[in-house]
Amino acid sequence: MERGAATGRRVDLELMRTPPPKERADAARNRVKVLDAAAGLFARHGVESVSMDAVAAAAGVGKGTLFRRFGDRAGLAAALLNQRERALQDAILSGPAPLGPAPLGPSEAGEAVAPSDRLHAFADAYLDYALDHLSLVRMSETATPGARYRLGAYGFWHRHLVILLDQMGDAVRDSEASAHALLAVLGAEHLAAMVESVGRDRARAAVHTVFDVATA
Amino acid sequence: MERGAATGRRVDLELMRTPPPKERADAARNRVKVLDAAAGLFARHGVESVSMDAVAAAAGVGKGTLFRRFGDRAGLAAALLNQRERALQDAILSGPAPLGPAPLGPSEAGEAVAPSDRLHAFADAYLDYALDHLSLVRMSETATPGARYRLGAYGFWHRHLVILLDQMGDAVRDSEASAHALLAVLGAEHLAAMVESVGRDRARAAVHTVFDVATA
DNA sequence: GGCCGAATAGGACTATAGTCCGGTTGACTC
DNA sequence: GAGTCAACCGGACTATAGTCCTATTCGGCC
Repeated sequence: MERGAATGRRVDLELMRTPPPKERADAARNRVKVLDAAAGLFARHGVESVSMDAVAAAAGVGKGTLFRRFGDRAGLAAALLNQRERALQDAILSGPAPLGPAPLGPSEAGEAVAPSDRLHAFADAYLDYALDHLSLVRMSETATPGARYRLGAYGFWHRHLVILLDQMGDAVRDSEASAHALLAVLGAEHLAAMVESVGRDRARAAVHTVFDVATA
Repeated sequence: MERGAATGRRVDLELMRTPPPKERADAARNRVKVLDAAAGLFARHGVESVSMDAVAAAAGVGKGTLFRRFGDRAGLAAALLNQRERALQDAILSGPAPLGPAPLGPSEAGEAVAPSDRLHAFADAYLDYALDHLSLVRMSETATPGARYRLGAYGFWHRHLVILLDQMGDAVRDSEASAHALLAVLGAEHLAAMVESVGRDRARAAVHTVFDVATA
């Protein structure tokens, strides 16, 4: 049942990613030029000190083009992260356990994976993703107040956690609210501060400690 | 020992609040004008749709004056919150249990208060404070990336939590990192999203669930 | 009560995110 | 291969946070 719901959702995300059907040749060319230029500038000067003007200039396009296609700073960051983020989502939906669901052999139910194990696997995988691209994730989440919670990806992580928490039975009272609380600890802004304060390893451990709430 | 450390810190905060010694009469007059004007505009039009220009104009001062005194948007918000925030800090340092320390009767140790009770009392009191002024707290935390973690107040809350977690013995591995994680759930940005999504009561309950980590 | 150094006031100035609209170009049809 | 129309392009334009420099004002002191 839960898997069905999750798969349905994946189709939704799929549709959201490919708006209508076509893209004009010049638009595609410019999209690539912009993404390449942005990646280069970000790598060379650091994400936060590159202005949108600079990206447009380096890509050889006008500001109108840049903003029309990506919406705003956060959208540009999201586009750059798209590939990695999607890989993580695919691994969750259909990859091997414990991050993904139990393997679906031809026989009905394979080995069951404890939801709490999947919870911790998610925390680990998400931290790998976020810490590797912290500046970009931060840019995508903090460009505008509340941006993080309007991101399509946030909805995905949230639903995944809700499903896992619901599978844990009565240990978790309010899975919806609890999922939000768990995601708070994975916010880029917070991760950045925590890493700066105590380093990656201790930050990671602290995240797992919070994710134990549900297990208790 | 811990109380001694906490008291010493309070003195630090005290000193930070009263920079050198004096304030010129015109400066004091203008500070009041600005705070009044800002409070009025914020109440009438909502915090996020009031520009700093508008505040300066309504207060009848120049932009230079406004920014010189308060630094930036976040500083203005912090100044408006100062009174409430300080009341909460005082209650934590010297108020009645369980939010404050155990009452210090003339006889040595009064009734001991369990650290976990103080932890939950803090969560409640902080939520009362933050939810009552959510827009302002949010403005003080999100004006600039990472602003929240540079705020003096953040350091205060963090130290308070570290002290309580340390008092809980071996249940908590890394009190410093754990305190950061707990505070993540109290971030204004996150609280706003959570309240919008599930309402105040469920948000409050979820915070307490996370604060149980330490108790487990 | 007038003088002098220092802090303050104020508004012109810069930098940057994001909007708008007239002109251009691409894709599809006949 | 020319015509048509929507989508796209680009840069001028707006709004806003924050900076800077000069004239003013304060307040202690003679």
